Amino acid sequence: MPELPDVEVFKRYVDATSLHKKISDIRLSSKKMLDQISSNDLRDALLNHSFSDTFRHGKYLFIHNDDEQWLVLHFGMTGFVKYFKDTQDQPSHTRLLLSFKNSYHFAVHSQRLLGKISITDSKQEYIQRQDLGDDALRISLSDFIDLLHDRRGMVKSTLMNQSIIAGIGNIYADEICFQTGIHPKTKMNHLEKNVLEQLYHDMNHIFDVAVDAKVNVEQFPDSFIIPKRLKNGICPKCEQPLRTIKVNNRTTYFCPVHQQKR
DNA sequence: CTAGATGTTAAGGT
DNA sequence: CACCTTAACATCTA
Repeated sequence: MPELPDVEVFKRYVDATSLHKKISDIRLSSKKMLDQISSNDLRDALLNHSFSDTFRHGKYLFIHNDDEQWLVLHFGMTGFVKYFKDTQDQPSHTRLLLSFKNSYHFAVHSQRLLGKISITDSKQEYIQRQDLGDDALRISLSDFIDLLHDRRGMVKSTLMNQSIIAGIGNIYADEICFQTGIHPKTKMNHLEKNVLEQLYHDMNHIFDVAVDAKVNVEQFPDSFIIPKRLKNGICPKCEQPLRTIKVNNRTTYFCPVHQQKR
């Protein structure tokens, strides 16, 4: 789930549900996800505070505690947040549970414990420490081209490298390569400048569409490959069977007709 | 039972 | 060096 569009949807969800409510209880059921902080640090930063603001960078969500600190959430492959009232609606693998004074709760779920929970005084410093590149939805066209044009790695691997550009994961890397018509194993430095420009515009468009659809795959346009990322998937452009290969150890879907190697 | 799943990252290679 | 690729991580499911 959580690539840039998913985390952006989480951000808007937190904005709509969980701001300006005093936190009256905090339960942490696994310390494994804590990053560089103790459970006391976490409690001190949250208890009797309330969320006042949010910020997303790549796949990371920062939530301001109305003081000097930010709660940092990273979701790994299976994480999400949920705001709810009845205990029966609590997600099965809740790792952090906050209770608000209004008797609603806020859960951070993570089935596989891949992901991070942290506290930072400076989100800029945290972003630097994680070695994250510019956010994929905020980078300019010229910076995008400067950063990518002489990379020797494969297009898909490079797009997924969070230290170059932050936010693109396995699923959306496939969509971007598909929309631009690039074989995912093409070397980035083999792309002409106009193709890099196309890549930039396709990336932005795909993320805008995904966020507008609230990442609900059923609402994605028919021209997208993401809903067809299934066994026996068919190319939405030419209805030929999609192929799968491994890139970066990850399953990669592409159309051998529209995405030729160059 | 094995393989694979949206995440990162340490270690090794070029 | 800077850059690139691979294997490993934790847990659950098909």
